[in-house]
Amino acid sequence: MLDQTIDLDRTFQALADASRRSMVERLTFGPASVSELALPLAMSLSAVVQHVQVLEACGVVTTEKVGRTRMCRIDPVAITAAEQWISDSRRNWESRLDRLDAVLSDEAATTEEHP
Amino acid sequence: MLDQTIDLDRTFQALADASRRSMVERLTFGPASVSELALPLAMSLSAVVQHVQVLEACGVVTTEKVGRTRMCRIDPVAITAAEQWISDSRRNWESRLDRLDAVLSDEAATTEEHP
DNA sequence: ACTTTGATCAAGTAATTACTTGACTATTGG
DNA sequence: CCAATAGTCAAGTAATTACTTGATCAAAGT
Repeated sequence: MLDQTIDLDRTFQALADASRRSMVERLTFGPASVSELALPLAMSLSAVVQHVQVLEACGVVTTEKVGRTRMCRIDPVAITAAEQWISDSRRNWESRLDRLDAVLSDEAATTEEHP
Repeated sequence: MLDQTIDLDRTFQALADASRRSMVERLTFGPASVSELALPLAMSLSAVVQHVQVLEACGVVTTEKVGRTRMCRIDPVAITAAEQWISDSRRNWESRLDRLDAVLSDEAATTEEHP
């Protein structure tokens, strides 16, 4: 539970940056090297490496060094946990709104019975 | 697109904090005042107000002042956008993995034909 | 009227984040 | 071998974050 909380912190934090999200989007189409990820971004390679490290630290991507290049690919686990947290929350609030709807239409029906 | 990017930044950033996520979880069960949200948290009311402001700034919650209390409730829009971004990404990487599977089983079949 | 209660505002601070530059190391292609 | 490529490391910096305390204020309860 503690670790999971920390990982959600780190995962949402990782996704809270447009550059990192663009890297994730790129990686959904297949593995890429760090410099391939850097291509569309207006920042130093060093900065991109640091972003990759953030994504790796929270488990959103894994990397592997092949020769002098570091290949990056998506790891679904962490990002799925984040998605889960949101959809669990949604389930709660939607069921609550459903109950609220039920109460309201019930009241409406009762009111119609005694206008 | 620009605004949406900024909002995703802010929304993920807002969710990247365990205290704020606990407030959101609480709010999925129904509206609550700022001090109700503060109850389980070991921090000053002032800090809680600031967290509420963060959640409000990204659109995850809306608030309304009633007398001297401020009632907070969830607004599904922003949080749904975040969920969407993740599920869109997932769709890409899953369809890619499906294609990869197809290629691999095709190769296996071909190899079996010529062992 | 007077005191709580619930919230707000301003200012300050320690820690973290998102970069930068510059020096350096390993791989690879000619 | 040597030069270009791909990445790594260390250090520095400006901006942001997550709080704190203390003063203030308005709405309620007694």
